[in-house]
Amino acid sequence: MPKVGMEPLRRKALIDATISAIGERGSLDVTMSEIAGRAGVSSALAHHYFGAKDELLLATMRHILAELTTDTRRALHSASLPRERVSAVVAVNFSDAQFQPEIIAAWLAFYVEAQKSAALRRLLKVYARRLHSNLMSGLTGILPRSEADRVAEATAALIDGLYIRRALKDGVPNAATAIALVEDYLETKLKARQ
Amino acid sequence: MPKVGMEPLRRKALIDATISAIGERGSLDVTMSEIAGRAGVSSALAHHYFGAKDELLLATMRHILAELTTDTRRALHSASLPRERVSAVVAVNFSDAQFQPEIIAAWLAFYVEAQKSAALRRLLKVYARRLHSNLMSGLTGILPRSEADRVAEATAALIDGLYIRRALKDGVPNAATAIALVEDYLETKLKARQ
DNA sequence: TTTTGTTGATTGATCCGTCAATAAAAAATA
DNA sequence: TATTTTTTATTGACGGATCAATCAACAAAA
Repeated sequence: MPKVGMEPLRRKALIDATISAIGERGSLDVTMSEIAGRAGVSSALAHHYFGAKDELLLATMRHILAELTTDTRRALHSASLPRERVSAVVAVNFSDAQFQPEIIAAWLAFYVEAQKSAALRRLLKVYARRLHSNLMSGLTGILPRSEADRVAEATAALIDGLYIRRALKDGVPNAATAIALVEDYLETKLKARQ
Repeated sequence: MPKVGMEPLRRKALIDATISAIGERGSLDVTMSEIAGRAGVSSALAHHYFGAKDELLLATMRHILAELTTDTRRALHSASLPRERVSAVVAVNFSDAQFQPEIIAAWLAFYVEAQKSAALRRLLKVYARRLHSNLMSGLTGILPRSEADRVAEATAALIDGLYIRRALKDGVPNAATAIALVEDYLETKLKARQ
């Protein structure tokens, strides 16, 4: 069976399996065997390609972050007006690709794990900073810097909060409602300004 | 050594030890031995009083929720005006007793665990509903019901989001800043109304 | 023959939950 | 009051299960 050039395929399969396993369990408490099984390989192979379990989890988080980054970049690319840029950033976070039960569960679980893992913590800080600066890229065209800063902070917190409440299957029932809540906040905040 | 009437003391000590252990580890991945050790007893005794680990964790969450409930009740008691009631509810969530690293870490960890445990999920839904209705107890005196509903939803999400960002030690540096953000949202939202 | 892919079996560690044993206090009995 | 018995408090030791990580071995491609 061994065909050459399997490595990238296996890595991808294992990362996808990790996401779906985390999504189903709702936490990082998934075994290497469980993940490997979902990917259709033995647990020994998972270790072969990723070393320790930590590194597979880290690679998985990196993958999720990378997807979010490319999606955001694309969305910002086709938004020129400041106000549009803010909405674009918000929309990406609640897009079909991001606002999925699996991905939401993974985010939440990784937030907790970040308490233990310095590497994961660093990764999540990068995300937080990037989200902030993406929001600012629009907001600074509308508000004075200090106020834009606070609105960006609140918007980011709002997005995180909506993710949590979605994970609990309480509160916001769908993406559209979540977006409406954030947009409503932004709208009142910007109108009050002028 | 055995003195009679130890049960309530041991229960309390074990729950406190659980909170501090979770706070330090940053997750529910704490062993019964670790918890028992912190409480100054053997792990066998922890099992004696609480049965399985799940039940100790559940009792701990119940304890945290109960504290929040009494604090909120007290705060609402001395607030008569609708607007004051809203602020009182917000303030409690960021009070010294609640907005502590240990408690915040516990909340976050329990949110994740709720994905697995139906009992925990039920408990957190009770909290979510209660927070919503407490906010509504003030908001309905200011806004029409449907709009009050949405503001309450957004406020709750904002609070949760600020908790997360605090757990990551990123974003909001302290309680005062967090309160200011929420109050700013409420203020603009209520001013826009009129 | 070297590299790449793959796994079954195993090891070692961790940890939950149980149980028998011990000891002191309280209650019951003589 | 003196004793036995029961209840409450407590632990060390252990069984059993789970799992991460390793390794030797095998197979196919280069």
